[in-house]
Amino acid sequence: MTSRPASPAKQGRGDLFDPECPTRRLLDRIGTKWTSMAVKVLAEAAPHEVRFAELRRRIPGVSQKMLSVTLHSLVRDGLVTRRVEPTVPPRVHYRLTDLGLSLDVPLAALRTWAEENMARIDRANAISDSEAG
Amino acid sequence: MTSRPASPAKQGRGDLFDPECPTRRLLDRIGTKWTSMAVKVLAEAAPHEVRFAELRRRIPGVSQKMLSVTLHSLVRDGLVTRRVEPTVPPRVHYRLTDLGLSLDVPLAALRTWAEENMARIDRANAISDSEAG
DNA sequence: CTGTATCCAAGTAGATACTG
DNA sequence: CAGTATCTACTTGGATACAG
Repeated sequence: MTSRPASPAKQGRGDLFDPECPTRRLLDRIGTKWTSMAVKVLAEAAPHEVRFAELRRRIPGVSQKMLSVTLHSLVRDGLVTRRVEPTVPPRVHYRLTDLGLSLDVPLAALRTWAEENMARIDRANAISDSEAG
Repeated sequence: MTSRPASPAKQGRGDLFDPECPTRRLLDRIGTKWTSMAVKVLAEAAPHEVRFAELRRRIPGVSQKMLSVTLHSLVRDGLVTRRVEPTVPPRVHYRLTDLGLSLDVPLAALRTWAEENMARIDRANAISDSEAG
């Protein structure tokens, strides 16, 4: 998702028949490391804008580069707006678009499921690991 | 997600404070290339089982190796059951667990959103690309 | 039929240094 | 402050060959 060179349809081989299912393509976007966090933070702040530095603070562990790359991808996808205050130094504000907000609905459902059930997945893994020794 | 060696908490650096948000960890799983397709096919078949070869047919483009890896990850996570018929050659049947079925609910919402809105994301990308030249 | 093992190409993200 | 460039390590996944 982060790289421009990669065209919408991958170069695999049997690409002729594959319309690249929309879900897969969506997951290629929100599945990248920091995207879901960024959307979550922006959704919680909506309808207010959030500055780059503030986003960085609210997403523990994200690097300057990856936050920048992540946000610009979201902007390109029309999920986020970017507004630059032409001051020195500049201040850049981000906000979810209506499309971005609508995406946050199913994403929030996924977050809820994750919070309620990841512990079960962890337990299942622990059991498998102990069984396989 | 597919590799065992990687421990739950990455080796980044600031891993001490980070409880690895459940959503991120869930997306690490369902975000891999074939997982969402496999869950979808299994959910559509539920409560019936689906054989390995049948799954392979219904997931265009998946390789033997990746389908195997994907399914075994889902089994380890407790989202799918695996039943082997001890015949020669063996037949292996897969089915979503209750946990897997419950995951398919928010996932189906995401699929619906993707089907309804990916075209807008594509348009936004087209506009950005033409603007940036 | 259903895997597993190996090897390899491509993608993803981190550290670091530098710019307007 | 916000962002870009480079360089590198790690991860993902595909091709192929082989096994129970």
